[in-house]
Amino acid sequence: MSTRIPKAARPRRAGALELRKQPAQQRSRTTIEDVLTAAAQVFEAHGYAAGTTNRIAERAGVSIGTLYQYFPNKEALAVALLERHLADGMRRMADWVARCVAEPRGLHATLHVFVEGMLDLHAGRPRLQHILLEETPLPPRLHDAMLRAERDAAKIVAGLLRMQPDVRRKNLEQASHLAVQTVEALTHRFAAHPDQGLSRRAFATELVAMLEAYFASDADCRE
Amino acid sequence: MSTRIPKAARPRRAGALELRKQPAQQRSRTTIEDVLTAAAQVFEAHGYAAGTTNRIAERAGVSIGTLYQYFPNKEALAVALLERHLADGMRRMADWVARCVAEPRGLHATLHVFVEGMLDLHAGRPRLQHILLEETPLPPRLHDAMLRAERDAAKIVAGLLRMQPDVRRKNLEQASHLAVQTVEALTHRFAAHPDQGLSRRAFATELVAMLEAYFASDADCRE
Amino acid sequence: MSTRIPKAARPRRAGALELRKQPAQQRSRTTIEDVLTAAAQVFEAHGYAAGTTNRIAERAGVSIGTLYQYFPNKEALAVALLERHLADGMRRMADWVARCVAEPRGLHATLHVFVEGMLDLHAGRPRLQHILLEETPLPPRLHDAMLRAERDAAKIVAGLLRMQPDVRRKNLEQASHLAVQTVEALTHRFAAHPDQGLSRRAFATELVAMLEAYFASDADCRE
Amino acid sequence: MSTRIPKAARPRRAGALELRKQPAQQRSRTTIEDVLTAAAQVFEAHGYAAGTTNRIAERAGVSIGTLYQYFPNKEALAVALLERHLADGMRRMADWVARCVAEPRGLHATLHVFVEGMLDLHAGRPRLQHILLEETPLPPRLHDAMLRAERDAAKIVAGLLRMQPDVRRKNLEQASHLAVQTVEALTHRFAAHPDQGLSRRAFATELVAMLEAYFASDADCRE
DNA sequence: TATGAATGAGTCTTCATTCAT
DNA sequence: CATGAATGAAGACTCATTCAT
Repeated sequence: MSTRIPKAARPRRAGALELRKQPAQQRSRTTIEDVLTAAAQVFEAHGYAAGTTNRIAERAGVSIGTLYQYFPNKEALAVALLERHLADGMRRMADWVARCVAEPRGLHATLHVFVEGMLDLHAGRPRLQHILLEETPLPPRLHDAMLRAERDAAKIVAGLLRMQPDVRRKNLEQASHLAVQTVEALTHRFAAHPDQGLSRRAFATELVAMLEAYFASDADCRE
Repeated sequence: MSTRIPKAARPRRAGALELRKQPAQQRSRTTIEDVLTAAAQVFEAHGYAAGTTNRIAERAGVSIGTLYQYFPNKEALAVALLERHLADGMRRMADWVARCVAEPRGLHATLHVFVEGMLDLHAGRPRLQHILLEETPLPPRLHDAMLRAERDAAKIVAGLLRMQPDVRRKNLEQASHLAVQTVEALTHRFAAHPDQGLSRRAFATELVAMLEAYFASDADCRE
Repeated sequence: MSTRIPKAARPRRAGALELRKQPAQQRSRTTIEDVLTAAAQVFEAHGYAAGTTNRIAERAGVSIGTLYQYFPNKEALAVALLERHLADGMRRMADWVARCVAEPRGLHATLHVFVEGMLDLHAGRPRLQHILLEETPLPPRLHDAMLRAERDAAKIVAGLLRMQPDVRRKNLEQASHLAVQTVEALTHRFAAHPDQGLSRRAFATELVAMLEAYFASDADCRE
Repeated sequence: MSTRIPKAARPRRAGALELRKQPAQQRSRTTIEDVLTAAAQVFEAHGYAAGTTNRIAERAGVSIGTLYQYFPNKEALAVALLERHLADGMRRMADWVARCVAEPRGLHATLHVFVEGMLDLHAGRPRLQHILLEETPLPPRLHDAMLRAERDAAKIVAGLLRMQPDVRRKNLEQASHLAVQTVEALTHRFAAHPDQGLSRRAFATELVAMLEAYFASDADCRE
């Protein structure tokens, strides 16, 4: 167990977090895909620490040596998996933007589509996301990338909402950031513990209501 | 001679998750406290997995044997730490209720006090809370206790808000549950990554605004 | 990160008492053999409890990891060793039967050959056998196997003796069982403490005499 | 676990195997008795290795410190227990001799009484005897004492049998030694595994028959 | 390139024994 | 004398990673 802490002492091979090579061979592509799929399954089933690389290799139907041919260490597997998730999220974001621009709608509908998209994004493998995000010691690079993605998303949301007439909130960028984080966080929670006696539909409705009320109200914070 | 009774067969020592004994001696109390403090520091610094019991004992200035005299296993340390956090949260909740009842205020102020309380609660050791909550394999008992606490909190919030005249939202209990989760989640996030260019003050203000708008708006969800 | 799956919960790895794999590679066969030889030596020298797996690995000239590649736990080493002994005993038994059938002899000679075979069987590593049999917590499977082997042996002995004309004892099966146990027990004792001022030859002679007298006398137990 | 091998390195206090003192106080006598009783129970229930001194002290209702006041180490407990067993056996032997001399009987009855006595001796706590004898690393002194006792017993048996008219065996001393060992060994086995579908009565009868036949036959070993 | 046997540092945990009170 | 908290050496076992074939 114990995740073999990266041991700063042990000389870290350069570029430890990158794929070792990108051999364009088909076999390789397939292999990488197989390994990643296996890693997802194994991490989801056992958690990050208990998800041993040997088990992953076995499940992928390759030898442990082959696994290490493409991934320099265990962490790299998690990173690759998370990067895909990130990319997926950004694609969805782009879709959302496109849809919003193509067929403009009111604030409510706009938020609704956004929330549903996020729910879909996390619906897939909530436990895996959780494990990757919380149990895994991620390199700062990844962490930063996630924060940046969130910030970018906030900016996009702000831009889109700015065009809505019933948005009265000031400092839209800040508000959007809070909104994005809220959706992220609640969406994760919901995906992880859906047992709370709250249907997905009801959850989405309620969340949209909160965001809508937030953006529609003005910000003269009497404090 | 060991005979090493096969792990699986050996009956899980009774009360594995409790302190072993509660010897009322002074030295003991101090020792337990020292160990717990050390555990908090070590977990915070290295994470749960890498926070080895030996390191904890060393940091606490006691032998590993002493540590195991009071805690039957590593998990028990995390559980003890988390139980304290839980108790602390409930105490704060009670304080908040008392304050709200003693000197009633408007919706805005009420929410503000609540959010500030939560922020304080998590301000202490955000990373530790995170590690305990996410990286640690908690026994179901603890997990359930946390969910129950959240549900209870939601009920209390609902009860308190029901008395506010400007609350127009229907299904207050459900809404409160969402609100509690939102505050929990965002508050954790903020405590964990305060680097977002958002002062604590601003963050609290914004969050209060969102909740206020949510509760003050009515729920006829045009969907 | 370890997450250290709580021992008790972790499913006893399948086939805990079997070799992990039987990779047919040459190196492996040698390695297994080396480990087993080392285990025999170490157990014999230190006893089961004090015979640590690390010591065994060291003596075998392999790393502790390699040892555990082939044997899931310490017990498995003892079991493997004992199974060999059992198999050896059964082979000898078969040889004895073959010899008895091939060139029939009188009662005395028959018993003599039997006793000598048993003495040979235990002559090898008496202390090891003793340790394996008495100090080691064997799985029920093995224990049962040994009892069954003893019972089988008794049956075979009974069958063989039934053909001897000078055998007058009734209830031959019961008597054979007692005889087998006697030989087993005394043979162990003699092998373990040969210092009793009794040569092996004398011991065998005496034991044969006892058994011969027993079988040759009739059983009308005046009690 | 692991019996903390006596560690030759650790400076062994002189007289490690004796009681520390023999304070004639009543309290002490009772305490010693309690501890020994507890030790017997704990060893019987858990085996020697798993029978921890702390558990013994707890069961005896004294502190671990007190236990060590009277017994210098764990081994001393086993030794004390075994010495009692030995003394008990010698007492029985003496009784047997007395009975044999007081009211002389034939060979069969004499042997019968002997065997029954041995069975009684081991009937008490067969598992405990087994544990003490086999699982416990005994000091040579004890081991020698046991061998000596056996040799003495053999001599006594020889002396007694010499007076029986139907004893025709030569070298009575040697034969007696074998007989004593046989009874010892089989009696142990029977006490340990009485499940063999052989009543105690039948077992005793059979064993007596074997011994009787042995002693009654003459020894001109045609080999 | 693929393989998989081998590695060994590192983990949790136990328990005989001591010694200050 | 009794106590029991403290000690810490030692053991079984895991798993990320390497490297010879």
